[in-house]
Amino acid sequence: MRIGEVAVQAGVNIQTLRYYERRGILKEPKRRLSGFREFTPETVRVVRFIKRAQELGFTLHEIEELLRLRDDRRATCAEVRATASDKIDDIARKIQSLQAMKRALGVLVRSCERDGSTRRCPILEALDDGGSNGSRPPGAVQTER
Amino acid sequence: MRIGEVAVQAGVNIQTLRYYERRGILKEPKRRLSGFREFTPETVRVVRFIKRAQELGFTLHEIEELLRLRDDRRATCAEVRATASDKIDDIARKIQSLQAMKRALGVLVRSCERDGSTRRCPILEALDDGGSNGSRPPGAVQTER
DNA sequence: CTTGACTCTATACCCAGGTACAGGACCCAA
DNA sequence: TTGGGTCCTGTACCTGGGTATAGAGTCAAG
Repeated sequence: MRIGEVAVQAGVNIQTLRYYERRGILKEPKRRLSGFREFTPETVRVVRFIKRAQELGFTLHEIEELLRLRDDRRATCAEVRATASDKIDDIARKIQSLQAMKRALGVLVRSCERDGSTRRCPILEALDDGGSNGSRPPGAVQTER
Repeated sequence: MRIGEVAVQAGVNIQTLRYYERRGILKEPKRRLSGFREFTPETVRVVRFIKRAQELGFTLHEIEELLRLRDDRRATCAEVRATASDKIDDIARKIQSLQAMKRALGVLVRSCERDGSTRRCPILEALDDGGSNGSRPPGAVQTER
């Protein structure tokens, strides 16, 4: 497949594919003698994966790591397992937070159905450490000047 | 509370708080006669919520919408309910995708434990429309020039 | 009543993740 | 053999979400 077809099928634009290649998140495809890139359909799946993962709050860097897991079976298995396990924990935490958020919205909808107004806000309540880490990212704080 | 304390407790820096205010995602706080902002502890919760939601892939714009839900009980209840329901669906899809991803990584780890190598990659497989929308965002495709 | 920590506004800058030309080459059906 | 559609590299630009700096005012402990 040429780049245009990949772009259409994956729902991104051509420059994005070239950008991913430059960043190293897509590996360099074969080239025709003309210089045109020749992709396999696999690329479409990978790109869709990337887009999906981004919607879930993963950065391109993290996604690269995730994708690298599948090829690095040549590398140390223990390492792959460690990385994968970390990601699993990370994902589990995200799921927890989303579930808390979903419950909160559910409460909101239902309270609204019942009496048209509620005294307290379930949205914030559900997210007061609603299953997520609760730790502050280090270095994020900084006294002004 | 003054802005510095809010920043420390919420784990963000001062400029970020002022930035949120400018964007309208935090409502303008009371001011002392000196001009200093005077926040309530509520702000800390809100900011933590924002940070949490961002990690889950929500944009500031979407987060603003979520937060607006809690104050708009003065507005039409039906509208609030509709928006909330949409968000719930959205969140449910995210949870689905994350679960698929988590399963995939679990498979990877286990296959690695068993025999050190597997023939097929569970990562991509789990995400071939693994519970997420599968629809392409409109307007994302574009023929070059 | 000073001095060091804090805050104010305004403006400029930064990084991630793209997106858009420009200028030139390729492809292929008519 | 040509012309409309693709593709190439290179470089510049854009948006979202912050961060940093300058220059000036505020607060309170000593």
